[in-house]
Amino acid sequence: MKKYYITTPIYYVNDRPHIGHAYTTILADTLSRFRNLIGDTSFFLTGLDEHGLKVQQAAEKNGVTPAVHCDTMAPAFIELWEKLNINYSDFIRTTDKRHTKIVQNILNQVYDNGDIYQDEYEGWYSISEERFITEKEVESGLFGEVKKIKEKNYFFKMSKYQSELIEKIESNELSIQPKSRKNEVLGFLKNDLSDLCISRPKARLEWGIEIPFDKDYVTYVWFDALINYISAPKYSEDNKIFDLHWPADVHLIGKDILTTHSVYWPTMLMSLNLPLPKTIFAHGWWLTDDKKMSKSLGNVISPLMLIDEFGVDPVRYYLMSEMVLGLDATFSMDSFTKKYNSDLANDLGNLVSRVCTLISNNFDDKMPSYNAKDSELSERFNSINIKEHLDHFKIDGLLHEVMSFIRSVNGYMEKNQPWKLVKEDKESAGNILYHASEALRVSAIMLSPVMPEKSKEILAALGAKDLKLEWGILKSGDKILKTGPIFPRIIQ
RNA sequence: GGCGGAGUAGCUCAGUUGGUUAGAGCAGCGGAAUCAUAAUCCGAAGGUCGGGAGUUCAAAUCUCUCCUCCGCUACCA
Repeated sequence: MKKYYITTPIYYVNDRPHIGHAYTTILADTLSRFRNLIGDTSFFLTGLDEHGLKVQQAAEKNGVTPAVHCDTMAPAFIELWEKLNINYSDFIRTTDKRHTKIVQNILNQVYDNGDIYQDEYEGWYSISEERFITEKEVESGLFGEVKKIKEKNYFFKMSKYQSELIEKIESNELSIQPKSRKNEVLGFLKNDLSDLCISRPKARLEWGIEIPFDKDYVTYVWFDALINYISAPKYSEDNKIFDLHWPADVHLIGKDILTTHSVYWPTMLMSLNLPLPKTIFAHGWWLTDDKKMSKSLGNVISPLMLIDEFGVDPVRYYLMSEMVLGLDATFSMDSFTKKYNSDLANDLGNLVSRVCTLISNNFDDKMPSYNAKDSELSERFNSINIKEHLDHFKIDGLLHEVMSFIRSVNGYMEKNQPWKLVKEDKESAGNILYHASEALRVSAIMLSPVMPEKSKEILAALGAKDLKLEWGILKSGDKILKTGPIFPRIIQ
């Protein structure tokens, strides 16, 4: 069995969860379930990033301590993941003791390696923003009271690893996808890399992990957060578990945090002398088509709002099949409805109904037997290469192929007309219905990573108990379970 | 300004190393069927592949140039 370690970013709790968080997490969940489906053992990590200035500020605004703020935000994420049927293997919070301890271990280790040094930084500091700003920002005059501050801080020797990093990215030892993102990072790395300031004086920021060798400082939030990918599998605490998981097969990220993941994180790992993640995949954004939406509904709708009305699975299906690779996609009620009706209601749902009804009416609710194990459908099914699509992160392509297979089953029905054939040659009609049912069974299984619950309903309707992705598994004579429409049409 | 990506049918997108009449889904049009969620199936139509120039027997695919959109990055006397 092959291990597959997949992560989402840990989400920053200064804001409530939104479609961006949900999309990444559904994508990770889908990939994870697909990996399990093809025989890998997936370990899927997600969690929360809870330190740093913005969390401290958000807490102050609400009049609570940062710890309380985090504890009230965490359930919002966890509940959404439950609602979205996210099957994560571990959920880490950067305030977990298991995490903070390891971050401190690592700081000590990097410090002992000589990759951390103290230096004095002098720059313009905005009182209202509570951060250093650039010369240009000072000139803009938009940052209120500014003063020049001289501050001692700890720096990580990121620059030391620049050329090694470039080499690893170019050789795809660290694969950054899609390719445009790889180019972007390499472009960024053409300029000299500076060292990374990884501390904040407690005098201006308390909410963080204390630097173990200087109690006047806390750890910069990104340095802290990125470590979650190895603290969850117990780096420096349990070698056996750690070696089983690391390196990660893929870090799934949004395109906004490309640099932190493709530059900061790999150099940190190099300093620890650890292998780099195999792949960093940056996906695009969901844009909303405001014009259309404000016209028809008077407000902007998020795909998340559709869940209560249409169920989680159709929304998951829509999100997974409509976004291409690493590109942005536009969400609209109209495109959702079209996708739902044509793919799920008309092609798939209706096919389940027609097959089940024919079996019910002509074969006494029992799965007919076949007189030939193979058919054009089995051949077509065998040509679908799930792993190939997964390896290239082409979930949309895979779903299109499965849908195309399902459409071909409708064609198969039309060509063979079992509803007529049954009157002359019941055995042959049974054979046709068996193959159509088997096609639906494997289709439901192939769709199960995207639509776990709806797939179960389809399998139940067919009376399928065995979930093997092979042809000819349905047992003749087993009872089918005819139900109402699994995907009722959306009437506009 | 530099680097990178995108511009293909009304819409969303495929088009591998240049090679037969440029593909799919959806929408639209015409027909068939009536087992099924007024679902399905078949057929035709629809594109000067952003504009222009070039290389080649042959270019959506390579080169140059221009236009539009997006991303990253830098910045100015």
